[in-house]
Amino acid sequence: MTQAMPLNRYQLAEIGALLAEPARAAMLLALMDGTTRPAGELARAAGVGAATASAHLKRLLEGGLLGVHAQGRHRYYRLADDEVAALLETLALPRQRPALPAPAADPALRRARSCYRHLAGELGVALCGGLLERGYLRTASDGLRLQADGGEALAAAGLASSTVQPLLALRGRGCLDWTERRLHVGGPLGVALTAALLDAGWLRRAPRGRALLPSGDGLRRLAMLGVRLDDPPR
Amino acid sequence: MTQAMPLNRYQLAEIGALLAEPARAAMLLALMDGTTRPAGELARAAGVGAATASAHLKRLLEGGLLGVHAQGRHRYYRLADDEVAALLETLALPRQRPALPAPAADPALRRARSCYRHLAGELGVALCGGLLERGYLRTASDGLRLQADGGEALAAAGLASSTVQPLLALRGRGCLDWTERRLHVGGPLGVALTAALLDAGWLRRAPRGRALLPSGDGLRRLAMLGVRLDDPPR
DNA sequence: AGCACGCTTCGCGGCCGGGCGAAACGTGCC
DNA sequence: GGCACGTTTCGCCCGGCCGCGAAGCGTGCT
Repeated sequence: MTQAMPLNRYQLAEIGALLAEPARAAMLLALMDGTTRPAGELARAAGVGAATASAHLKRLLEGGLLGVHAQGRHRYYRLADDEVAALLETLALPRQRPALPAPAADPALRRARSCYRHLAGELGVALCGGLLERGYLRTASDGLRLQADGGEALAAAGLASSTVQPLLALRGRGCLDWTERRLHVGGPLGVALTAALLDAGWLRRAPRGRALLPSGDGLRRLAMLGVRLDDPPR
Repeated sequence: MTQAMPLNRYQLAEIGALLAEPARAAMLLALMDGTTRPAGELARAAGVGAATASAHLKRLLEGGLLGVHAQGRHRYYRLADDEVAALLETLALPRQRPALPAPAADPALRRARSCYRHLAGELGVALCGGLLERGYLRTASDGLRLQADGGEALAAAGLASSTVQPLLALRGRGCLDWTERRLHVGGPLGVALTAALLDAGWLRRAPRGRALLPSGDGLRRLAMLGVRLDDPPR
């Protein structure tokens, strides 16, 4: 049904509900080492009666988290598959996750990249911060708006006024950058702004991947706007 | 409290409970793109009233899944950190997970390890497969049984007959190996068999962890039993 | 100041679901 | 067959919490 699509709210809630009961959580944790255990043992592990345990196991079974294997008068339960095991592992060991598949192992990616069609990374954060600091960009009730003097500054820095003009009508919204943990500009404004920078040659796309490479000229012009990177580009 | 320790049942259930409500799940999903959204917008996204949404947001906040940022009369909510984002990503995209953070990053662990006191890993799978292929091990109605000629073969390969004899009376059961996705021998038979291999020096325990290290001699003797690893030990 | 608006807090009704004991079902053992 | 045992099903009670409307609080606009 849903092969690679993100789960909807009900499916996500369904998973959560299965984990939400300490008794069920205890059962799953007891099975996390890959063992296969009879219902009674899981009942003891969970600290509940046999009847209660049976109901929980039924739910976990129907929820697809467990598998069963009847043998004699025992019913041996196990985690359904390694996908479930992996899921629990990520949930149960939340602290020792390194940083997830290296969000910014690549320095170029860390510096600047596209995030859903707008600029992210250190440069994205610096752009947002610089524009806000000078008042070129302001948070309105309906989102981020580029101010008139901001438009003039962009034009003065060398962007064609035909490019700058439409930006004034667009709204942006703050988009949190995972590697930077600081806001950068997203939303329609962010998209258009990035497109403008690319168009002007201040940035160009890396041949592969999402990295965006600032040109020396682009950096100088951005500096005119108050955009400064915390550490110099290497 | 629990820095790198696995979560206990209550902590796991707590996380689950936070996800268990469709309204909360919808809010989290709405924030999964890294955006920052005011409470009202999240209420609309979740399809609940402002009061209900506020209660949910409070719970998510206290649960550590969200962060807030007051601005004017709006309160902008966002995912608490990239750890939460990674967590939701694993939960919400369960099908396209590559292979999980390498359940057997350690080659030794991948090759052979103990799984609830019996042998698992490639070697465990190969042992089970080899014995089954030669008919030394058969699936009876009550589980896996070592056949008489299997016992002889073990003895011929160098196990003391006093060690082999008790094995004939024990039953094993198939135990799914996460890294291999193939059956290996568990149950009392699996436990005793592994103990025998350790006792004979064909295997030894790694100083730390659950890895089991086969000796060269042990591998040769296992090969006599039809046990072969798919790729040679490095 | 006054109003509008976003959000939170409070109080209430309703329902889902966990817990248990008792009973039923099925299997292994003597 | 009869008993013991593991497990499931049934019926019941009760606590937690989801949902809402109404009221309270704080901020922005004019």
